[in-house]
Amino acid sequence: MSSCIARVAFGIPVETPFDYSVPDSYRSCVSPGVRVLVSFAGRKKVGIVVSLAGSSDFPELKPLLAVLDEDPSLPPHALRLAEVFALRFGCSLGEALELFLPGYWRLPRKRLAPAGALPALRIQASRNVRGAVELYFDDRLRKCWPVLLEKIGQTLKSGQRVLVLVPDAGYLDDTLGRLRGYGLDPLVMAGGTQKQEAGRWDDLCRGRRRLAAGFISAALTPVPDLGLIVIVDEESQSYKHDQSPFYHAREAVFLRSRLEGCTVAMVSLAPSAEAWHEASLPNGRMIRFTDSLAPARLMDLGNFKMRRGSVLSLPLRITLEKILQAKGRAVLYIQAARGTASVMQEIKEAFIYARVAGYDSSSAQWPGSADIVVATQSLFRFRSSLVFDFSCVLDIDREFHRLDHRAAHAAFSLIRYLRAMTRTEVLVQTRNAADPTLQLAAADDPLPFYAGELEQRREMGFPPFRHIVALVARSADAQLACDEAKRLYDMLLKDCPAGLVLMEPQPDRSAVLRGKYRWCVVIQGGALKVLMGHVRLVLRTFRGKKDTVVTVNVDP
DNA sequence: AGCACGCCGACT
DNA sequence: GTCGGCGTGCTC
Repeated sequence: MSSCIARVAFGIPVETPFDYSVPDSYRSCVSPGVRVLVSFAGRKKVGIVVSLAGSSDFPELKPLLAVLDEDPSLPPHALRLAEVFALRFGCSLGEALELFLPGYWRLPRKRLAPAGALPALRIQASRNVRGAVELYFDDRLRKCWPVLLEKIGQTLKSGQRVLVLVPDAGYLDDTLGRLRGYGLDPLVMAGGTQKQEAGRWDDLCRGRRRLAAGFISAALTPVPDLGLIVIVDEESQSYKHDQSPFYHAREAVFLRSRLEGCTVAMVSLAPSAEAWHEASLPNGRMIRFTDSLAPARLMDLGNFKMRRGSVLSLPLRITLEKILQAKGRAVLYIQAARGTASVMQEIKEAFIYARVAGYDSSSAQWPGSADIVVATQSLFRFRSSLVFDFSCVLDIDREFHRLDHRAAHAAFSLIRYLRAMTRTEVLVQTRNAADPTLQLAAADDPLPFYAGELEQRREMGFPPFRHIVALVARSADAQLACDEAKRLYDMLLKDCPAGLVLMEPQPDRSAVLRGKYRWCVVIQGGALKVLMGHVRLVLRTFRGKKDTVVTVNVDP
């Protein structure tokens, strides 16, 4: 008589699942994807069954304490997907599996199957057919919608399900309005309690609803028979999870398309190089919608004598005078790190009769009555609704001070965003007006930017061609964070497989955050399996000293 | 991750 | 003598 053993994964950074014996009374209801309650390291813990086995290498097994699901919370394809996610995003299988569960079901709550007749849970087995990846490159993000809505409608008509992802609340209403205007009734995967959130997941996963719209986490809803995922504003940073596991909704959706065969439709007015590249592969397609964008004028600050710390060049002053005379509205873009206060002060002194206001991440609402608004990145919350008569990037050069491989795209997209939100002209103040990225961002044809950017990425070994992994050591002690990063670096260097490139420890982009000092070790390589294999091997033996924690971020 | 165990220095 | 910080290893 063979014993029955459940292999259980937990949301902890430990690779291998743990074996538990299955009491006879549970045999009929334990299957992969089912949540179970077990005793783990002397405490009760919720885990997910990943497989069943007849024997175990461990002599003494603890029994499952309870089976929490009458029906598996996760469909079989979620397990396959989690394996791929774990490798792609540098986390354990259990951590990846937890991503597919709403928070409510991560706690030991008993989940009963719906009363009465069970709705047939026809979970489409992985078709293992790479789905199409389409890029809707639309200068103003409006012409593409009729085509997209048509596509969504047809997918639903064919009986398949559709997810629509938006980066933030600013875009949700706009998108919901478009879907409803087309006669669709999307399930809104945002807000409410954890219990309500779980209810929505159920509605979607059990087929009670077929169309849903939500944020980054909605990209991981284990919907059966998924036909289409739409990602609005694909290049938005909001699609990158801001804590471990650092998954990216766009990349997650690429993997889903490969495993589940669903189509991915990305919508953007300044696509990421990653999206562009994916759309140019054999299964990809680019659909271009040209629209009128305000012209951008590069203005070389080197040609003007300006007071130290001043942002107001003569051409800017003259243009603002004109805009104010015509009762127009202007926005002045500034890097958040610089702060709006000193800039506002200078503008107020220069234009004493104008209503000058600031807008940044701490502002409650947009200063609608102001003539001139000094604003940070946060202004793009309103990119689908606000229009200015004139806008100016006060200091674009700061966008390039970032060391990462996305700096050029950041500057390029910033200018294109403002061009889409402006009526007359975008003025770009720079000390490097000859910079090719700026020239291309100001040009009418955006295509050459992508050709050049991808060429550079390929040469430098950056994504999407090769992966990079950032290992960040953080500690309350500055010296310790640095020392630990160095120690990690030395360990990675030892027995480093050929083809991997290791970079010396450097302070992380956000060097100090919430009282923690951060040092970063970057490792670059071609095949993700080789790269992650080495990283995992080293991390298995590396222990951060004291309160030092190391996190893995693939393609940060 | 979270926790117990065991080592060493500090202090009633 | 024992209290507590910190490194180490384990969890089925």
